[in-house]
Amino acid sequence: MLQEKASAVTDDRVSRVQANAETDLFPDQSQLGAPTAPTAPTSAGPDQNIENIKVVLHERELWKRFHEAGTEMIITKAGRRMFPSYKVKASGMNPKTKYILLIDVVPADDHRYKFCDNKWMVAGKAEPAMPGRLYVHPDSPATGAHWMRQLVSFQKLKLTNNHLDPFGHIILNSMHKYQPRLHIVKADENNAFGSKNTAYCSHVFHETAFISVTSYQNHKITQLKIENNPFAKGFRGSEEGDLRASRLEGKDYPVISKNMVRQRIISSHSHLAGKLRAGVLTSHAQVLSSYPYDTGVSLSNLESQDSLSNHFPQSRDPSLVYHCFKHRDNSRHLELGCKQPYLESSSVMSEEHFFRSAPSYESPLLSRPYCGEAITAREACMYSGMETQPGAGPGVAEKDERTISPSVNCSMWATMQPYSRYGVEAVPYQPFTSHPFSNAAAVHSVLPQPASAMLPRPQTDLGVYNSAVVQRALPVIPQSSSSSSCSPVLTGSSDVISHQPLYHKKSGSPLQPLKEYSACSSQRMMPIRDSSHQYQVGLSNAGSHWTDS
DNA sequence: TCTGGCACTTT
DNA sequence: CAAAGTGCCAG
Repeated sequence: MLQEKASAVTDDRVSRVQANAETDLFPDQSQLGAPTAPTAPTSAGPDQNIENIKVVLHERELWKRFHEAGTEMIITKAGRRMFPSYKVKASGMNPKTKYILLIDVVPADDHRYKFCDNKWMVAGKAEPAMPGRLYVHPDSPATGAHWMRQLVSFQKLKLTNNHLDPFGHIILNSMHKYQPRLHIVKADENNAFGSKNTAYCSHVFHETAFISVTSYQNHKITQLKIENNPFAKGFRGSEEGDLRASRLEGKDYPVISKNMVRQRIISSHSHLAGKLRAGVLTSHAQVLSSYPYDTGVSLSNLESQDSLSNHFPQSRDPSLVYHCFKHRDNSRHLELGCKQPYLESSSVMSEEHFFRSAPSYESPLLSRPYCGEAITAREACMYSGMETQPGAGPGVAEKDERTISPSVNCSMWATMQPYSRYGVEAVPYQPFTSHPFSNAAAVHSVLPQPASAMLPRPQTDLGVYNSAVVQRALPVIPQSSSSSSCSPVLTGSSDVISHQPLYHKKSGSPLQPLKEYSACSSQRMMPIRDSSHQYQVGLSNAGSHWTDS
């Protein structure tokens, strides 16, 4: 509430999407400019196009502070909110058109991390991605006027490490790096979610990337959380004298807060230990690269880069691919919310398509998810769906790449493979064999039913769904700080679908997906909720793999 | 590493 | 007042 400074913000990064469509497929470029706005205001036309929607990250400065220190987000079995909260200011929407806003959190790369020597270091390959779930903003679907009227907050979104989470929270693996992505799906009558032409655009703010943890590793992050999160006020020392701490200890005199002390101790200790162990020390130099830099496009990146570098070693590759899809499916209508679950699944599945362009970008999301209920209820919903893959790549490579990206703007995800650059495509993407249906099923699940019935859903109601739906590709994240992509709708989809490649592949799990899906579907009938099961599977994705090494 | 309970705070 | 979000800490 208070915060907002939005106005000011604006300039920063706005991500805009560009094109849509079909045409685009490719061109990443077009998008490039995006992040910053300056560039292109392309068209003027009516802006109704989804590609003209601009989104500004709220409290970007705070996010940057965290990012520079190496953002960590706690994940718990019960689900933990993110802090800073993901809030955005949107503009450029058609006031009368209905849109669905949702967030998904995709692997930023395919590494597992460890915090050593007071730094984040790669500690192996990432575990298979979990089923991707989507968090649909509780107000969805709503008109452009509604979304633009005030800040759009995703503060109720929760992250969990419980792969069988029944509440619809976004499931993540601990000690892995992730990138939240915002997707805006046009949900008009003419373009209901389920329709083939569903158009959507995706926005990625790199400063919102984080490493999931079960307990904070970097005390700088702990302090930033305590200092800025109202709920952690109890741990704030009163500046000069930390009254609070003293109070806790039953002392009357001020003392430094416990956590501070503890952290200091730990950190110094770790440092030493680390050095000894490593022998090395490197300063930051180690890494560096990390994030990609984008071309100049985003500026933000720049910043990020550094920060990342320090804290997050790798990043993904630039190669990025983007995809655009379209999806169709979905079940829900907007209006209803889901009422129907129907799914057309089949259809649904099919719909997704996406393309990737080479250079380009992928698109994200997708589709499907929905929860009607949620909508209705207005709660948030989570869906699973996709999976994403890890993409990323190789951290290393990146460095160079920095340049990359221009494309960026578009959404990103996608794949990243580590190697991407190089042959990336090949690998990463494999077509999915699975078929769409699976998705469909998923979709179904999503539907309403789920309801709650089964699950307990504490919080919200949401439905969760997994769907594999989304298939998206992996995430890759582009470099720029913010990037946006649009999908146009596509047509033809079917084919596309197949492509989906995604991630799956390789690794071990390729198959699963399919199975899983089926499972999902079945489930759907039932109580959905459990999505949990589904989830896992579904995703397959795994992606990872890359060879990386 | 991860978990559950705790004290504290905001809502 | 109750519910819920936080980091801390012992296990």
